Amino acid sequence: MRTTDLPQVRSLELFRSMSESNFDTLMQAAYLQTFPTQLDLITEGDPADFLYVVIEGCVELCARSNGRESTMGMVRPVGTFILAAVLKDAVYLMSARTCQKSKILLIPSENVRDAFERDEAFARAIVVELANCYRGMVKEHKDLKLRTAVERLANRLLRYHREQGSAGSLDLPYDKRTIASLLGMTPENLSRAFNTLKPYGVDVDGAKVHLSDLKSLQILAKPNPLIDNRES
Amino acid sequence: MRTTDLPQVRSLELFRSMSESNFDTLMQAAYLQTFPTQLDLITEGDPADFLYVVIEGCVELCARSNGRESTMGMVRPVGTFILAAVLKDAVYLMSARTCQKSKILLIPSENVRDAFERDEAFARAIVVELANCYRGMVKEHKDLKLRTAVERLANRLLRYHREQGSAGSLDLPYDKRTIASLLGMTPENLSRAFNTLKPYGVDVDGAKVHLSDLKSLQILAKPNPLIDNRES
DNA sequence: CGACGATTTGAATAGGATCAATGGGAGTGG
DNA sequence: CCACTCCCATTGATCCTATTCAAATCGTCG
Repeated sequence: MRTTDLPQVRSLELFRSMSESNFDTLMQAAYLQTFPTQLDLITEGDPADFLYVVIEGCVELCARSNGRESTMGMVRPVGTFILAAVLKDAVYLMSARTCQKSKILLIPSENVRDAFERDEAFARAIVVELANCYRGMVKEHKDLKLRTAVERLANRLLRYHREQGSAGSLDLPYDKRTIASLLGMTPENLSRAFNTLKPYGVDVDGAKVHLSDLKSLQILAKPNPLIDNRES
Repeated sequence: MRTTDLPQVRSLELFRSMSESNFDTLMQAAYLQTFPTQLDLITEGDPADFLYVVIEGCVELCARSNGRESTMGMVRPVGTFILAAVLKDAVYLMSARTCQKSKILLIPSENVRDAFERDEAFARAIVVELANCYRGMVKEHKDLKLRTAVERLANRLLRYHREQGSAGSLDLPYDKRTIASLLGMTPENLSRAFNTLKPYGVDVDGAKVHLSDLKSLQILAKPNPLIDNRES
């Protein structure tokens, strides 16, 4: 790994409180690589050889069964994926592919587990990250089980709006096809859901969405911090 | 806590490798209580005061939003719940209530976090437990996103059948109403799903289910170890 | 300009939910 | 022991949501 990248990695929440020597050992074993877009990084069912940390770009997590496929989540900087599989030394439950040119840190599983045992601060950071992943997944599951498609879309729009500064409009961060899959619906249905939201002040132009009647959209969406807030 | 219960707790995977003194400290702060059936233990949104460990009985995890409610999971001995909330010192994302008379260990959150920092073996056990919870939730989510209601039921029956010794029949472990909610459908729809499975050798009599044509049921269900196997 | 992929729209269908009514134990009290 | 009640489960009918298939449209890129 190039030494110029080290400070960037070191500053990540996950590694910040590690001891210097443990960090060095871990990084000696790690690779920092840039991948082109649409590249398959891992496949569900494969043994967890590496922990992945997204430094730049974006990665899509997806899952397949029967003939179907669904987007399980998106990972943006700075996020990890498949931490649980690495810690358990198990197989991946999800596949991952880049959806942009992405700079990604690969740390061999064994070294992650070593560092976990050796470095208490790292262990704590790992647990916080894992707990966040778990809670994120619980929220996704609640979203899907407790809401209709239109409600899921409305709440997702409100979330993107908030994350982008509540300026009355927002950019869809991914393809509509991807957003549809993320929200558990077909692209056709997403398109119709946008139409359903038009009377609530939702105007779509490509990836730009304008929200002209936040109040009525919120009444429809009934946002719930225990589902929609990423941080808590 | 009664000292007669201590060995039972000590033998749990989570506490087995803890140091004696750390275990004693933790247990000094803990309560072991027996609750009647249908008692609300925690409510989503409340701060995580305790880590819960189910020693005997059964606990249902559920979530609410808008007017809707859904069963998120069942916890049987020996399982924990809301570990992530405790470690993060955050609010619960799910509510919990007993669905049988249940013996439950309550450990104050603060003491869990203390023990986590002090005892390396405990930290490792916590991480394994948390990783298991995460992977279980991923599997639930895949199940819901990638399968129809009938497929979910078929696979769940195959799983119960396997867990109960593959003897050609199985007992439904919960009310049909609960199973329906767990599988993300209405009780009416569950009843119809059972009818749909009749041609595949599924015969239901109350809580007893007889599987007379495993082969064709498996062809329909297309079980996937990355969704259906609890252990891996 | 032309081709390709993504998105949208329309029509038909399927899957699941809701509402209403009925049947069937388990438990209670006479 | 039996009638009664209550709750769960089932069934039927209908409605609504979402998927599928097909076709049209839009944009982008070469």
